[in-house]
Amino acid sequence: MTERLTGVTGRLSKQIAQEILSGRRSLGERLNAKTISEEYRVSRTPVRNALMELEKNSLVERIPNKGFFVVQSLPDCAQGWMESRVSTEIDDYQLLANDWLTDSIPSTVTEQFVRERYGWAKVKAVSLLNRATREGWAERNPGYGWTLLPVAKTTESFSELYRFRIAIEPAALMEPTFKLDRKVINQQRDIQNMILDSEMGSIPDEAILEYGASFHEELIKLSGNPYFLMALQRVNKMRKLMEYKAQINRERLVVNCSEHLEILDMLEQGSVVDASFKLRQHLSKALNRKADKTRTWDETVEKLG
Amino acid sequence: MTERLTGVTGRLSKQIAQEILSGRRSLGERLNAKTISEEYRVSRTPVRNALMELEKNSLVERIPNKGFFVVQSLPDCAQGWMESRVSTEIDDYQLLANDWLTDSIPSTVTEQFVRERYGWAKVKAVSLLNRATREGWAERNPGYGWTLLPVAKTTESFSELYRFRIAIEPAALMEPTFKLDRKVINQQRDIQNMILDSEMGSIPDEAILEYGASFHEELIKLSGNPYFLMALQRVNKMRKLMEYKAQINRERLVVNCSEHLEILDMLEQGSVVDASFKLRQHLSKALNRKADKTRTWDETVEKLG
DNA sequence: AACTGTTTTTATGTTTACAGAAATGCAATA
DNA sequence: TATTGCATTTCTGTAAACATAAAAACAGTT
Repeated sequence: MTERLTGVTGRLSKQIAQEILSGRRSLGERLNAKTISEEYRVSRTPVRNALMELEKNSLVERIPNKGFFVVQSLPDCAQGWMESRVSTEIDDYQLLANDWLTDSIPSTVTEQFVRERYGWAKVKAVSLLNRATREGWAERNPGYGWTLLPVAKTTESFSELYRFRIAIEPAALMEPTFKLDRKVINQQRDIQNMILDSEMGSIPDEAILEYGASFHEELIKLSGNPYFLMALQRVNKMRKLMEYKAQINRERLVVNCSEHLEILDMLEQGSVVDASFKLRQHLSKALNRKADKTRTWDETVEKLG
Repeated sequence: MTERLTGVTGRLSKQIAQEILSGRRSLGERLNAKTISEEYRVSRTPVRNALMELEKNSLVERIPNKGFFVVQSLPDCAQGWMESRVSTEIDDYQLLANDWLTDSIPSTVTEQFVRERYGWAKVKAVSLLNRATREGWAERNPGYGWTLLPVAKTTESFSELYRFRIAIEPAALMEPTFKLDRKVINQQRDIQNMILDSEMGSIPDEAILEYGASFHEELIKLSGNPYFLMALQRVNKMRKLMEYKAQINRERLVVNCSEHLEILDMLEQGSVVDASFKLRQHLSKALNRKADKTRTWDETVEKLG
């Protein structure tokens, strides 16, 4: 199979496939190339290539001079094909991050070292180390080499991160530039309800994490202050790194979503102060559960290392 | 003159020169290569090269098999030479940042565009755009090109940044992991007193900004929570960008330093809560002066554009 | 023993060329 | 007229080779 795993085309084919499989694109629906290209802020070329790729896998069909359409009935293998595709694609960044989190590489590395270890080209090594720097767990040494920071792997780190969130998230809601956007509120409410209504375990762990992160990011966006958002996005990236292998507590999930819904209600009723307070409580709870959670995480690390 | 402006050697020669000219290294003092190399976390090679460079400019002298020493009397031209050197060295990053702040380049640029405009090699263009991304004012587009964010140039941006600082800095002092370090307190007190004692205008604007930033960063370090520090460092980078051309209010400087000293005293006496409150007040004042300040800044931009 | 001076090794920055991907323009079609 | 399909242009990723810089090892000096 000639799959493109990197670049815009590869990402698009994966995303569109997910949209189809999750039902966000209905069966038989027309797929307008220009619309999609604008949605993803790219040109039509990679969109068309992605669709042609999906055609090979019988997710879409093509009618000459009319364009692409979602197939009338999904092939049986589709879901499995998608999953295998996602799971095999542990990308290079995760490779490096995992090795660091499991102490498989030393805390100071040279560009050369990672190139040899992973067989990466020069530019690739540099750009991945740069990404790690952007996301806060690496930094360049004055001369040669890079230092990998213990920030995302210690037990304390988890609670430190949550304490930081407690400082910024409730404060963001109290910003003078705060502006309620009912569309955002409703959208988030729908998501939370969807999670509550779903079968236990039907939503993959990664998606749960993603929904959680986006809930908090959308909320902080309402503050109208980009610095709060940027700070949260950054720590969320580190959080994803930390929680990558951690198990999600499915029982907590119900309480979690309910609290999210409560906060949304308060905001909609204009009780911003209450919402801010509730948000603080909500985050504090997660912090207090930390002890158990990080123990599990430590065991996970132990197991892997 | 064969000057190295980039790389470790170049940075070192500049920094050591400043240390000598500012009196932090006394006349005739011995310059131990190994000690210096450890101080700057590099090997002896660039240190020796930097010192050999300074020898050419008569700031240090070399005695065979005994090493380098600060000269007994500084040459008259030294101060001027240093200044000219600093001012001519507007580095490439500043070039790009300035052009963006003065609207000399569009908000979406391609790598190619900046390469041609500044005559940069491919790698250089990429790494500078990456740096801009790290520092929060640029981001990669999904396909080709980069988007430059208006975050560091609007009038609102200034107050948004300060409101963010008000949210995190006082909170950091209240962290349970907060730990007083008298060495840091004393060091900062010395710096603030030094500024107060100095002749009006004897310290360059950039140094003033730098001292201010380091005061707040050292304080937030005491919290023991790296996430607070990382967030502050990041916004400080953007602040430096914004205030790069802004005039420093020399009269405010005295009040500013006094407030810094007050906060240090409170901390030393163990009144962390008071210090936290005072810090909030201190930042709020700066925020309220914003109106005047940003007007000046707007005029500056106008003038340059 | 600790430092300087020198040599050797290793790592990184820079340039170039080329292949491949994305953007763009244009003709054909519904 | 908006959209598709295709050709063309533009931009970017990758690899290799080389020059240069930093680190490390070693010999000589105080």
